[in-house]
Amino acid sequence: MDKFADIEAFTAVVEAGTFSAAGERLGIAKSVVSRRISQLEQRLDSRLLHRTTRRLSLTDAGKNFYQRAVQILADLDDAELSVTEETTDLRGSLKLAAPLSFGLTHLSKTIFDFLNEHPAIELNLDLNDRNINLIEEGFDMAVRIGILQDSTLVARRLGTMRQVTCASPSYLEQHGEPTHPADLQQHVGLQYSNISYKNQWGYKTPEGKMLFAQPQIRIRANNGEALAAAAVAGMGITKGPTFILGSLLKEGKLVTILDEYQHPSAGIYAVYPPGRLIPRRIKVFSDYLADRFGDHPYWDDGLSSLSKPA
Amino acid sequence: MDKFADIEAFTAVVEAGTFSAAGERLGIAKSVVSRRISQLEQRLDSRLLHRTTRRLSLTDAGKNFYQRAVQILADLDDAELSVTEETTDLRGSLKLAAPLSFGLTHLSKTIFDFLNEHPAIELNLDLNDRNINLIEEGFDMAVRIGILQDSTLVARRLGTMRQVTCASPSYLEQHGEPTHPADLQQHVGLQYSNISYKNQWGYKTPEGKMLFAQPQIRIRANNGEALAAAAVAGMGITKGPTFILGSLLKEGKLVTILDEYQHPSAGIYAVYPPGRLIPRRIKVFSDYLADRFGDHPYWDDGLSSLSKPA
DNA sequence: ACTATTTGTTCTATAATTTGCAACAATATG
DNA sequence: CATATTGTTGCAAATTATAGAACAAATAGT
Repeated sequence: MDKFADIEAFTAVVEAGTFSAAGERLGIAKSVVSRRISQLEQRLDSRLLHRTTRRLSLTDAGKNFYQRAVQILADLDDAELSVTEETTDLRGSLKLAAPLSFGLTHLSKTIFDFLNEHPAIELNLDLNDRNINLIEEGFDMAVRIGILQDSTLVARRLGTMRQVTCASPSYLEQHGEPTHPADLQQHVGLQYSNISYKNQWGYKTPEGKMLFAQPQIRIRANNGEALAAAAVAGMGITKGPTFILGSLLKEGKLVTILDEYQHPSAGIYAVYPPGRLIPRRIKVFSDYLADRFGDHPYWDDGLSSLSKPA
Repeated sequence: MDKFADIEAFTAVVEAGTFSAAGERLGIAKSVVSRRISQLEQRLDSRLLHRTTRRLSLTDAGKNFYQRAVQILADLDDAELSVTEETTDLRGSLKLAAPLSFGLTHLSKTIFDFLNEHPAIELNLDLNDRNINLIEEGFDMAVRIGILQDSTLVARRLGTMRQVTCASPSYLEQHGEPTHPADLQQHVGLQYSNISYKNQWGYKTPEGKMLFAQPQIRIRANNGEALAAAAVAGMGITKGPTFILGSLLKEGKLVTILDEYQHPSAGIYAVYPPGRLIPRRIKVFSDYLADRFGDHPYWDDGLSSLSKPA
């Protein structure tokens, strides 16, 4: 039983005029409003509201209590605000690890915007594709993309990374366009080497069946931009994230294939060291990233051929 | 999540100096204290307490919040107190129904004491042995003695009514003393006529077996005092409540028999109309009765031969 | 005057949250 | 160096809160 919740219900009823309206205002059921008022009256051993003729009116005790209650709730808001305002001017260091490709492009742009809005933040950005130990290496936070391993790290989802399969128009003119994932076996694949599973490209049929294609891998790289450049150069077919390939698609340098097959998507996550309160500047920053990215990130805008996530 | 509980935990920690001491002070586990503090810090997005080197100290934010929190909690106490104090001077009417015998003796004495302590209460006392309809007849409360029927009435137990079987010394000298309930068949019984079950006097053996005696009823009355007077006059044996017979036993005018057999006891109850908040003056009054009566009421004091309740 | 709608209350099944104990690492004390 | 106490956290159990439904009562609309 929360005294403040009861009081808040009471003042909301007085201000709204009815239990029903107070419930809507507070986002709770009117039965909960009724119960909280009754609890308050029981604890005070006094009737605060007359509920006669389908109208409410305050008793004398209710008038007395209402005036005091309003002040108490205002004081509580002030107390909370005064504490959180103490830290609105974010300051301090932000030691962040992120994947290279994502970090160099979308993340860094977003970080720079953030730093412009918070001049007292000092950034220490480590772009690498390793699964670093946050605690041992003293990071405040890392951005991870993919399917998270079970770990003690605290994770917060920032957005969705979608994938496409694509090649340059010239490659497709020269080698033909695969229309089924099995066709990829006869094509050159450009493989991202930092992915732990073997070079099988997973797809889901419109009927929901999982398929695995095995293109002939001629180029492996641990850098998505490098693979994208290879694809633009007509070196083969690549399957990769829209946050790298999206702009090239929009520019017509690459075109998507196998659009009717679902490409499994993955999450973009912030991960934090466990067991401790997340500092406000870290929390504000990850909120900022989540707002900027989300499940429909801006780099996916305009990609009408985007396959649905698995 | 209970804001009030969190803030209360925080101020307790500051005042007690440790989480453990605060837990003891609040009557909760230290793990609950720890969790509530963490919740508060999470909601305020700010560390309030340093927990370093096994000592606590307030952060600047914590100092700020503590001062405000203490004031808020004090204001809340004042607000609640000001409402309950408005009704400490009890006033208004008290319409009460009660059984005749109990009402004329113990209850009325207690009521008079109560009225002396609360001069603004006006009593409307209806002593009768009917099972009246509280709602229809506009009673605030009734006192009922016995085994309550299932009903919509709200009941509150005030105490225990114990029974004894007794007769005058002169009766026993003249007719002999029954030593087993079956012996009552050869004796004159004085029967209370307001009891719904037939004139069978129930007893429980020390082994827990239930027995029913059927004395020869020569006098029936719906008034316990009348039956007591008849017993004192040597007219027969009576089985009745100690709140009537206790004083006569202590004065030696009556003596108990069949003490080793358990006499079923019953409750003394306050009953209220259902479905509404019990007015404070009614609640204070029934508290007063419960304090005065209880499971070992004063009229049972000094009755060493009192049989144990069934 | 009758019907429909909305009110506040209360019961109940379900969901959510809280709680306390135990285990643990860390630190202070004897 | 051993012991005691601290605050934290996981987890099973207990407790509480919640929302929806049903109801009686009152108001508004026809």
